[in-house]
Amino acid sequence: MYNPQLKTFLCVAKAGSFNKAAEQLFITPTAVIKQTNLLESNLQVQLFERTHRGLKLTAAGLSLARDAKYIIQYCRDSVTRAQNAIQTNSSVIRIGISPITPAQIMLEFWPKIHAICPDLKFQLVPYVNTVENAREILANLGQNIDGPGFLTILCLICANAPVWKFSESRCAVRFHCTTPWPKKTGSHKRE
Amino acid sequence: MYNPQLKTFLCVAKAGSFNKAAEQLFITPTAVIKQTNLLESNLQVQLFERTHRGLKLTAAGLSLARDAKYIIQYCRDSVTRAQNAIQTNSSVIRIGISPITPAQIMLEFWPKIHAICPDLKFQLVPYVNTVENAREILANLGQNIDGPGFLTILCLICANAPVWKFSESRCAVRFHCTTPWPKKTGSHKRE
DNA sequence: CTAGATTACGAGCACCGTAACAATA
DNA sequence: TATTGTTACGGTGCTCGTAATCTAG
Repeated sequence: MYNPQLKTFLCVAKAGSFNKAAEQLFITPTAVIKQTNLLESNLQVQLFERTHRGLKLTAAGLSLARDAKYIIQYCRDSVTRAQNAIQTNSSVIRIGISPITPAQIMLEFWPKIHAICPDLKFQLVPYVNTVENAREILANLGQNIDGPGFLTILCLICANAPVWKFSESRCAVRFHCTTPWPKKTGSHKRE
Repeated sequence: MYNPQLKTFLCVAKAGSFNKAAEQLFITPTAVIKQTNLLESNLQVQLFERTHRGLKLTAAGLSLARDAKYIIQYCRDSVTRAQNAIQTNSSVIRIGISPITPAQIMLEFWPKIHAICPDLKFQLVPYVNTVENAREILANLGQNIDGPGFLTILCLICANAPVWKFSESRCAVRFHCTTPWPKKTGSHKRE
């Protein structure tokens, strides 16, 4: 998905040396240097200050390093989202997981949920979930994931309902059911 | 920066045909098909439903198309940010521009600003500025840009001060000066 | 002398294009 | 028949690795 030069660049930036980065990447220092030089010439920007005793990121390199991390993670998650998109419209709840919304508590509640609805299946979709892009995630809810981990769980337990779409409207949070409930246990307002 | 297969994929998705996309990309249909097949096999996902009368995006393809647009734009902006990062710490105000915060109003106020401070220079840094990632932009303010277009202008006009860093703190917005004022016109609290 | 960066040269492979074929309206 | 998708084959160009060179501590 993403340019492999980016990963090499990040590794070099972290290692502070072409040789050390090459060792970690299981390629030769020659390849690392060439990739870095090519990236710099393509971008027309100097990313490192070279010395015979290692490297130092320039301001441009620092800027790109920040962006590269985000890009790589976003690309990886995009692949997972695409792979999981196939199973839409089935009795599958797609739960967004991230360091902030871990899947750990899933395990605790899983037996209870399974007892209520044995046919129900879950999909864990990794997500870049930070405070900054939380609103973006909520805005796109229902497209790639049905809800961040803990919210989905809470919704399942409290409302005894399957899948809900969260949509932010001013200060309030409204709930909309988006997928059919395998076992109908009550009546819910749907859209 | 990004995998060229992504751009090809987007073009195919938009054109709805390998042949039409090939025409627009100035390459042969063979190359387009091979790139698409390679992307699908790498991602292990079927992106198109092939017919002899054109193509149709699958759910996975639709998901990837959304993400690919964002990735490509983000990659392009990352390059510009890296190129502009060199000029940090000078008397340059980096103004983030986007469809939401256009540079148009710049032109109106420029004569007044120039009269106050002729040495001051501006840099227009493109940004993916949507409602969803607005908080991310504000959180990273001062790293790549000093402020979204109109906010920077307002700050310049109203406070008669050069560059300010906006930081969101709960409901209030605080201001911090980040770069030196070429002509000192008053005393400001600095950090 | 050691550690790291850099360059020259050769080999392997990925990608593209040409050509031919298949299938549908 | 025209349009589109698909496959086989051959060539070009990119990228990697080996080896040698350069430089500072």
